[in-house]
Amino acid sequence: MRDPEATLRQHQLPVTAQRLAVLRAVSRHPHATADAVAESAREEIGAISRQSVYNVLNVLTEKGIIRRIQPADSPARYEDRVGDNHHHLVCRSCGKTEDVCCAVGGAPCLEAHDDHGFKIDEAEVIYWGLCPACQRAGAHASPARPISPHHHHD
Amino acid sequence: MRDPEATLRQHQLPVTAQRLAVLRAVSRHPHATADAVAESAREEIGAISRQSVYNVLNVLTEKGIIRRIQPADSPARYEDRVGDNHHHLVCRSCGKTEDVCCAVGGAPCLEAHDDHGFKIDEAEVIYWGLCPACQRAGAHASPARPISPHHHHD
DNA sequence: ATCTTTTTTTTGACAAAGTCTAAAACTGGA
DNA sequence: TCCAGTTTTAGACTTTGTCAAAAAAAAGAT
Repeated sequence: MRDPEATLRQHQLPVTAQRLAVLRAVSRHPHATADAVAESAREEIGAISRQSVYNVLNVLTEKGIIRRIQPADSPARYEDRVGDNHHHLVCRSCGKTEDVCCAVGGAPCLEAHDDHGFKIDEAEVIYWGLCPACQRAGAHASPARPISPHHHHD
Repeated sequence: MRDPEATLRQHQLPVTAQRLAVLRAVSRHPHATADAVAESAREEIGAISRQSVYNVLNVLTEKGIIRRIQPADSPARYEDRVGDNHHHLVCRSCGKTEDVCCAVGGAPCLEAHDDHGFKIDEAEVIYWGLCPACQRAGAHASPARPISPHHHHD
């Protein structure tokens, strides 16, 4: 995030200490949860209410200043990398989240095979697996989402 | 679902009225929430506790007899179509969910551009949009997940 | 500056979706 | 029948988030 203050103004949002702190927290901690954002914002400005964190996260998301991602079995996470349509790689064991570029070569997945008449505006892709640390620690894929390893040539 | 009773036995699960009712409810109502499953199961056997519905849904999911999907801003949904790796199309306005085949031509999205060292076991794809009915009703895409319409040629 | 109006922030209650725990009810054998 | 192990149930609890009203802060008009 270049200039949080300018960004807020560009979107007609009065610059407040709370908004700045939340925006900077998201910037500093990509994929942080609302809770983690609150903690980080508190370190910066001393105090901020839980509701304000949600208020600010919601308004920033609505304005497209930040993006909300909601992987299964995790509270919502926020990132300030917006505008490109990247996807995510999530560790089943510890929740570690990485950005991944949109699939190579023209994003063929993004056109549904049969759209059932829906007007599609987004294709969300989440890759599930184990991060390097959890692999070393011998973690298992959570029983909540077992099997269905993907066969790339069916 | 061919034979719910046999399916349970094949997975070493004692056949109980509750398990049968839940399994049949999922079968009859693809993409139903736990709540909807409970309702449907109650119609069949008169009564079943909330906890039992969760118990059964969890054990069936662990055994791979049913599959759990957890779209953003929706409680978990369940389906008995397992084994193929199909994806989902979800209406932002009413939550209506449709199955879509894995993307055409070799599923290229399923290999992340950069796997960051993760051991990936699943690529989950959700297409977001408006179902035909909500389009006619003039529904708008939920403000919770604005923009980022996907550009197929960037 | 002062007063008024609107927007933000805070507080505390509430809601939805699930999990945890312990007790009760059921199994299926010896 | 009696016992040991599961299942089911009831109810409290947790997490993540929203709602609503009061308090505080900011913006505008005089």
